[in-house]
Amino acid sequence: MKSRYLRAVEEIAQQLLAIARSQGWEIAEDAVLVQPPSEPGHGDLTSNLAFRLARVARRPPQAIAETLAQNWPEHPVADAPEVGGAGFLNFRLKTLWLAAVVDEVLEQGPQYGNSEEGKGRRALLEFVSANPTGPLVVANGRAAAVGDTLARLMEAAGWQVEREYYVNDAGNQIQRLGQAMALRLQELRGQPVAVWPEGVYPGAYVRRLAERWLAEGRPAAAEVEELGRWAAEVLRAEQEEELLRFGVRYDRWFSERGLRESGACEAVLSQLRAAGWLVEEEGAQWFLSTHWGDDKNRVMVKSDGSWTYFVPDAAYHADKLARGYDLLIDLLGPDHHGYLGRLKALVQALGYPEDRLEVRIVQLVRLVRGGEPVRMSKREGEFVTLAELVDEVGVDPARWFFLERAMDTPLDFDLDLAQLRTNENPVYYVQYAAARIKSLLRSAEAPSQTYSAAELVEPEERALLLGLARFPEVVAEAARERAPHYLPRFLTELAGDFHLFYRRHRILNAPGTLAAARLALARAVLVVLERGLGLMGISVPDRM
RNA sequence: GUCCCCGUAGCUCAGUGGACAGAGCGCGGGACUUCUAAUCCCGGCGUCGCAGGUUCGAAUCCUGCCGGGGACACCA
Repeated sequence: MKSRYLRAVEEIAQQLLAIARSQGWEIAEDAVLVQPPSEPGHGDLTSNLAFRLARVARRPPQAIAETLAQNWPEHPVADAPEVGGAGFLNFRLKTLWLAAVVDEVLEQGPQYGNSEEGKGRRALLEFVSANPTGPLVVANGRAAAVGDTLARLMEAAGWQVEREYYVNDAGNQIQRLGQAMALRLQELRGQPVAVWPEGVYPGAYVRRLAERWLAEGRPAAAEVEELGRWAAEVLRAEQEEELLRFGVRYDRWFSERGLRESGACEAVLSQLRAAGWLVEEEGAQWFLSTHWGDDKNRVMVKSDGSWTYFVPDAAYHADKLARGYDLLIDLLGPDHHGYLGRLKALVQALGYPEDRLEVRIVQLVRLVRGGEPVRMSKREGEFVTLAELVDEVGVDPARWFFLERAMDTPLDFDLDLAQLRTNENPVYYVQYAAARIKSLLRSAEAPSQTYSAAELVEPEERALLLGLARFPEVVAEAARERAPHYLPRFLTELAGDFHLFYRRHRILNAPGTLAAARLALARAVLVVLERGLGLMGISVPDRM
C-alpha cells in the first residue's frame, strides 16, 4: 500500500495538472514536482509547477501560480495553496486528512513503514567479509552496521534480502596465520623468536590461540597448514559471535576453501577462456577487463602457474550470479576501490548485465578521543577491535554513530561523545523520547476508545502527524538510495518534535476527548520510533 | 601520473536544480508545586575551496584549478 504521504503528493500533482490542462497548458506529467518545502513556514508540501509552465504559458511564474491557486477546488487532501516566493505553491494538508495517519500507524503497528517498492525481488548483500586472521576491527563494525541496516531497510521496502559473509579461509593469508601459530608455539616452548618475519601476523591474539591449541591437548609441533586452518576457523567463529553481539546475523557463511575444492576456480577460468576474455601473454593469463572499461587488464594465472587472488573472487562472483538473484550488492572497504573495475568487467564477461552487481565502498573510520585521532597501526598489530569499541561505548551508540554518516564518506567516531549520557548524545535523545512515551502509557488509565484525531490542530501536533506520514517514504528512499543515514536524521527530528510537544501540552489530563487523541498520537509516535530504531538495530529502553 | 571520496557556521555534518543555505554541538541567557529536565525556549554564528560556463533559477550540473584523504601488484 502506498504511504499516505505519497498519496498526498500524487493527488496534489494530479489536481494541479488538471487545472493546468483546463487552462490549456500542457506539460509532461513527470515534470510536476511536489515535494516537502526546503524550510518550515512554506507549508507542508510545495510545488514548482508554475516555473515549469512559464515557457508553455508564456506568462511569468507568479501569474501562473495565482491562476492555479484560484482554480483549486474543494479537495480532501489540501486547501487552496498560497503563492510564495516568485511562484511557489505552498500547500497545507487538511487536518482531518492528515490526522487519519494516527489510525493508520496504530493499525499497522510494527509493519508501518513497509512498502512494496522492491516488488519481492531477491537481493544478495555481502558485507564485512574480513579475513579470518584476526579479530574484527572498528572499520568492520561500520560495514556490519551499514550492511545490516541496509538489509533491513530493503526488506522493509519489499525486497527479499540474504546476508552473506565471504570467508577467505584459504590461500596465502591462512598460510601466514599458520606460520604465526607455529612461531607462537615455538615461543611457548621457551624458544623466543628473534626476528618476526615480514607479513606474518604479529598480533598478540595468536599467542592466545596457540595457548588454546596446547590446552586442548594438541601437539606442539604441527603442520603450518593445519595450524592455519584451525586458527582461521576459531577466529571466524569468534567473528560470528562478535557480530551476533552487535546484532548482525548472516544467512550464509560462504567458504573460499569450499569454493576452491569444488573446482569453481577452474570452471570460471575455462569459461572466460572459452569466451575469449582470458588470453595468454608473457607467460601469464590475462583477463581482458579493459574491454569493459577497467583501467588495465588483470592477471589471473601468474607465469609460475599459480592463481592471483582474483581467481577465487571471480569464481565466488560467478557462483553468486548463477544463483539467480535480481541484484548483488558488495560492500567493500576503501582499500578495495581498485577492485571495482575488474568486478564490473567480470559480471559482463560472464554474460550478465552490468547493473546486476552493485559495489559500494564503505569508507574509513577514524576514532577520536579528546579531540585527537587514536593511533592505529595494523602493521604493528595495534588496532582497536570492534569488541573493544562495543565494550567501551555499547552497541546502541556504536551502531548509531556508524549509521549517522553516508557510507561513502569517511567517519570520525567521537569516543567521548558516544559515551555521554546527556542531550549531546543523539542516541539517548531519541531513546529518551521513546522512554517518555512508554512512561506515559504506564501512567495512562485504560485508554478511552473514542477520540477524534481531528482535534489535533496545534502546530506541535501537526508536526508530529506530518512526521508520521512521511516515515514510509523515508524508509523507501533510504532503501532505494542505499542511504541508511536518512534514519538517524529522521528519528532525531521526530524525537525533537515529540519533546517539544510534550513540554508544551498536557496529554493525560487534557480536556475531554483531547486526552485520548493526544495519547493515540503519542502511541503512534512510539510505534514509529520503535520501528526506526529497530531498523538501525538499536534498542528501545522502557525507562531511562 | 590515473581513478575515487571530501572541501558548507568555531566544531561535526545535512542539503546534489528551486524560496533569504539548514541541524546538532559549542557559546550566552531563560523555563520544572503538574504525565521522565537524558527535556524545552530565546539569541549571534556563512567569500557553500577558487575561477569560468549551462539555466528563469547553481552549494547542487559542466570545465579548469587549489587543498585534504584514499586507491592504483604476476600481494591478499
